[in-house]
Amino acid sequence: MTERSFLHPGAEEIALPDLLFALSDPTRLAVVAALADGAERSCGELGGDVPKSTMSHHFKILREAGLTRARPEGTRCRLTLRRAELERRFPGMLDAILKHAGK
Amino acid sequence: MTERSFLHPGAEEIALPDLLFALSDPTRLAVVAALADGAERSCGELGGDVPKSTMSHHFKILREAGLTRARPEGTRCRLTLRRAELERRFPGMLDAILKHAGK
DNA sequence: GGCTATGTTCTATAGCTCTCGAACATCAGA
DNA sequence: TCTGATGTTCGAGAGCTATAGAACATAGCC
Repeated sequence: MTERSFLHPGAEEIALPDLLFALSDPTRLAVVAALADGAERSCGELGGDVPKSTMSHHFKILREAGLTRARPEGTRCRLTLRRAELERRFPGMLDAILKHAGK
Repeated sequence: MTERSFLHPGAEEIALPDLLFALSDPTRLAVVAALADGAERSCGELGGDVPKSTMSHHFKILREAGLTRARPEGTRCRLTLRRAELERRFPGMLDAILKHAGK
């Protein structure tokens, strides 16, 4: 991690179009679906066989859209879904979408 | 209308990433929100001050994503939201999103 | 200090998206 | 049939996005 902490938008700054755009990519939607159980995961666990630089790009988009929160831990980067905040700002929406992830 | 009828995906072909992408543009999201009451509207009513060719492009994306149904009527083109079909394929999702349109 | 693991950033490239003027197609009405 | 209204399609330009290799940064461990 070159920077100690990542940029995350505040809950009130999260914009619906940005959220939907971030979720409109199958790779990113899969990442969010994998985080849906609330557990914290490292980037490596979420990448599959996609190159790291490509995944890093997707992680950045998810983070800046306000979907995920990134926390550096050693040389790793741990990700969580910002479930509670998203639920407060867009009640019911994330669940309604994730229920259909995979379609 | 140069072609008598437009291409619409069947309900089963509608893909979630395509839906989310179509909704991730503020102009298109506004169109969908305007159609949310179930009423049929012509393209002209939905355009605002955006050039017609630009709107036509957005209408095409909405249509091909499976969100709207286009019906030629005279020289006009009438649009409706494919609410029932979308509700059957992605229960609760569209409402959950439209509830927050504008944010 | 050297080595390895984990990610990020940089750079490049190909392809896509948005926008919009111009030309075209279709229909209704006078 | 001519005209106006309504949209679509075509073409071009600017900007963005996805992908991925290469270089770099950081932390843990020997």
